[in-house]
Amino acid sequence: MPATKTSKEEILRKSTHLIWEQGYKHTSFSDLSKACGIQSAHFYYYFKDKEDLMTQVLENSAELFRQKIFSVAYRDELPAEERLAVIIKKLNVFYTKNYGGCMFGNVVLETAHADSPFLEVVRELFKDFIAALKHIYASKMSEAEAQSKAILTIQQLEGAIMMMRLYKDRSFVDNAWAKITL
Amino acid sequence: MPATKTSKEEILRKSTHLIWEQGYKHTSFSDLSKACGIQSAHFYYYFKDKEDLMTQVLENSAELFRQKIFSVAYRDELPAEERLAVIIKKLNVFYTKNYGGCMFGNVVLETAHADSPFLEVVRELFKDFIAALKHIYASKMSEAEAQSKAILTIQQLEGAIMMMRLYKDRSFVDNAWAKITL
DNA sequence: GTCTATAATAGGATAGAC
DNA sequence: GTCTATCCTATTATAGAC
Repeated sequence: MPATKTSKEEILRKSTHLIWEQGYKHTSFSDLSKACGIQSAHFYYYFKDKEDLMTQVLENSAELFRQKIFSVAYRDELPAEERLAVIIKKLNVFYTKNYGGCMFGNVVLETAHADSPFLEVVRELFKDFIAALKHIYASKMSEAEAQSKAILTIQQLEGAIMMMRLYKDRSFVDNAWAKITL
Repeated sequence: MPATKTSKEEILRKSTHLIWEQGYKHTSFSDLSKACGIQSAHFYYYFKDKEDLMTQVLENSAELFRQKIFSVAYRDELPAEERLAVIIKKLNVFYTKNYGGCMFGNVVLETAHADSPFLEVVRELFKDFIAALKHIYASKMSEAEAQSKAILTIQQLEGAIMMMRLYKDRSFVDNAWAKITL
């Protein structure tokens, strides 16, 4: 049994959930402490400051995306169409749930004007996202075309998420995916 | 000659510029007062509160987009290709200048989780943006196809702007436009 | 490892002199 | 119409008891 009432993993999990919903700046320690059931001050036991917490939230989510979603792209025993379909389905769970959108995209638009310490983590995440889609597309077209198509796919998805959030309507994301064919 | 040292128009213009760069929440009255050359308290002479200022910034920019950019779509004496090219060129001035991106998209991702009073203004803006592109596309395809293509174009653009901001590289936007053909 | 208390600051907003 | 002074609140962060 654990020696602690609340584990760091539990705090990170619940914080991640809230930040996906509300964004970084808008989520205060007051919000987080309610969601996690601990005192605001207790965050400083596990994390240096809010920036440190957010960095770990981002790295955690990025690792989850790599292991649970992007990895599907490399299961070469499955047909490319099926791999793409599985990835779309899994992404939609994160992106269209309660209209919170994409935390990675959100943090870019929230902090890109400053020298945000988060951008490097997000760049790595999108690099791996692009590589995964490229690997699938490359079975049907040249490497260069696959690379270009992968980037356009992600841009279309991120734009559709923005429209979904603006109009509170998931069909923007559905229609965007419908246009992405192999 | 004006009776005032600083006009409301001047304050709105400079505030708009800073908010395009930094976003709504991240721009404080302290920032704005420096940029406008007036005391923080003086904003309350012209505006009820920060939300009121932001609403006028958004409405101002939206009106500018309508008059200077979207209107080009309806100059039916020009070929469709040329109208589209002019619109792209004008949009790029706003979107790729100093990597600040699209204020309208930014404010959606910044505030969509709450019941933001700004979303309605942005919805109207994007409605007119879609209508303008649809009008151009409709000269080459059905109304339904033109509507769908207009939405996809805007989503691609907004996604490309996000990538541009993430990697500080305008080629994402250039490449996105290159794929948008009539 | 968790709590209370509290510091320190920043940001939004108001009052009132001139 | 512009300024100084000030208030209020939210938020990040620290100190220290238990």
